[in-house]
Amino acid sequence: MNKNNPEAAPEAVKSNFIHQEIDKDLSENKNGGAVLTRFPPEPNGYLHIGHAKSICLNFSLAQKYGGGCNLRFDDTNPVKEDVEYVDSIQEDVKWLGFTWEGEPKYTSDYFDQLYSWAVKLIKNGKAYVDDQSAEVIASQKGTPTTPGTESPYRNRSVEENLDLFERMKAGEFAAGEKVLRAKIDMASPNMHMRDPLMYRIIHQAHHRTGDKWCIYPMYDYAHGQGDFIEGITHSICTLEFEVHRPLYNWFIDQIVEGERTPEVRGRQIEFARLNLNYTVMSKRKLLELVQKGIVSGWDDPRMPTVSGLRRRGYTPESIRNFADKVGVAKRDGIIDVALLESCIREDLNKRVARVNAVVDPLKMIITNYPEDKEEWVELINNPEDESMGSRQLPFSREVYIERDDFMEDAPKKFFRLTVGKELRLKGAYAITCTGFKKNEDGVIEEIYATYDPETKSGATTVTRKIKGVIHWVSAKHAVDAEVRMYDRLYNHEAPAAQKDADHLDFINPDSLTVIAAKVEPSLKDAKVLDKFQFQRVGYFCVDKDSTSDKLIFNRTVALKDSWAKKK
RNA sequence: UGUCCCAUGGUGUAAUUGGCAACACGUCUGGUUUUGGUCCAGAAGAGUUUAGGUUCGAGCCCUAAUGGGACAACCA
Repeated sequence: MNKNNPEAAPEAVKSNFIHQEIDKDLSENKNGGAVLTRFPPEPNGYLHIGHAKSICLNFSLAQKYGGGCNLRFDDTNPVKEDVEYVDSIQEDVKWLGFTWEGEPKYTSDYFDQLYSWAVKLIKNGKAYVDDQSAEVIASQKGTPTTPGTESPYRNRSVEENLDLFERMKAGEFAAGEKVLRAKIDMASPNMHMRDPLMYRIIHQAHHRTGDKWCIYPMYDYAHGQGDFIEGITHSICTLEFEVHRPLYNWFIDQIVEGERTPEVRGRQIEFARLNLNYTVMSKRKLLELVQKGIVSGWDDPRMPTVSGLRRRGYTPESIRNFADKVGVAKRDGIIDVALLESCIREDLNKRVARVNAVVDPLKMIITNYPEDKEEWVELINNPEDESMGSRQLPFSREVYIERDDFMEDAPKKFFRLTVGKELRLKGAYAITCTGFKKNEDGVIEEIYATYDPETKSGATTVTRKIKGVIHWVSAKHAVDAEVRMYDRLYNHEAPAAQKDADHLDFINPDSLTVIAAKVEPSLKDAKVLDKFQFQRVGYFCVDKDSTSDKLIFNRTVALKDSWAKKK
């Protein structure tokens, strides 16, 4: 039994091109047949559904090949990083159901090793200290179509470079005064090979190494080496790093130069990142939503973050299933959020209890039901799962029904209530609508009905077919609840991909609607994150803002509604 | 006037590695149902961007074109 993904184990994980690459490596007996992957977030933000895809990929690769997956924080830039993020990332990965190998790793753990390898490069004439400003260095880079020019400091002596680099480390220089660069090829058609920076000076405390360092390695000089140190065999990353691959290999070539052949030498493989329509996925834009107060925080239920989805009511299983269904390829496309929604519906359908909750209450008075009578009726908790049993619900003369379950002028295909029509209050009696009352504004205030005592659910002797069934909640016993109805955050399919517009131009003003609902009394003791199907309405879960005095539910996703389409 | 990557129904991914293009989501029928949900049965929808080539045979291999994307942070 693999420790990852313990329960659900879709052994038939869809095959993808990475499997084929790994199969090939294995058939050539590379790395002694080992497979070790890693998930390497920078702790500078919260994880989102795109990271979840990568997490599922890396861990499922480890599972498939009997290997492992490390969690490594790529913490090479103290100005952007924070422990708040390392904590949330660990929480999210665990919540998704995965267990990384050993302790979490940190690139900062390798700073000493990285430094000594840098010294090796200098000694081998493969790195030099450059005194030029960022602007000058940038201008010398050339463009993708024109070669760059060499820095005047490129041919400093090894001794001078060694001395300068040590003094950089000792803190003798201000930020920006000096950098360490790899000496490769300023005319390379690949911009990343034009003497890339290895180290820059940053006088800022690091969340783990404190003030020990004032020089920090760049991504390109740190990532592959981190992989090398950990023995990562397959370094899976997204497409934009494709052009970094030659550099990834070059640096490892330099550090193994003159050493004995390493047992494990990993390789970078790139896949297309996840894109979802009607949402943005970049940390920068997500941060913008948070900072501008467009959402309530990183875990706002409208956010595509793992914490947002969790709060919204998504389950780890549904997200893993989603990650499996979107597949892995090198073509970048846009996934329809409908797929994500179908995954959570599929999961919740079979596991959560049905309850009666009226989201837009309209009072109905059953005029022939005795004023002070109440009785209990029984309802099945989940028709998909008999073992979930049933529960008792109070019934009385006045009940709330859904406002849109009544129509004054109903079309022929309307299966719900209109004057003169009979239907069933689910689990209780058949009722017939006898009339309604409007206020001065023409808004229906309450409706009237009579019930047929012979039609009580379970005990009925009546055999006539009653087409419509609606949910309800006894007015006297109803519990008030705030319900937060969520819609897509953006009203444009690709909010981040518009030339002349900012993603904020496409914010859906109606992405959150707060309503006052009437829910059945059994819900009074619901705990945060408890999940339900509000019968005929959708899937809901208790929000973290909920208290015993004030119940708050989030709508995770609506039920499919083929009636809404017909209208 | 560069280098690299990509191209299969509406969307996403497959195709036993050169052998009748499949699955999921979505859409549409019909049935079941005390949820217009679920479930069940079925349907429509691509001949694989284009042009050449290799081959008995090409979605798959080769060449080119076209279209899309990545690359010029002291970010990752």
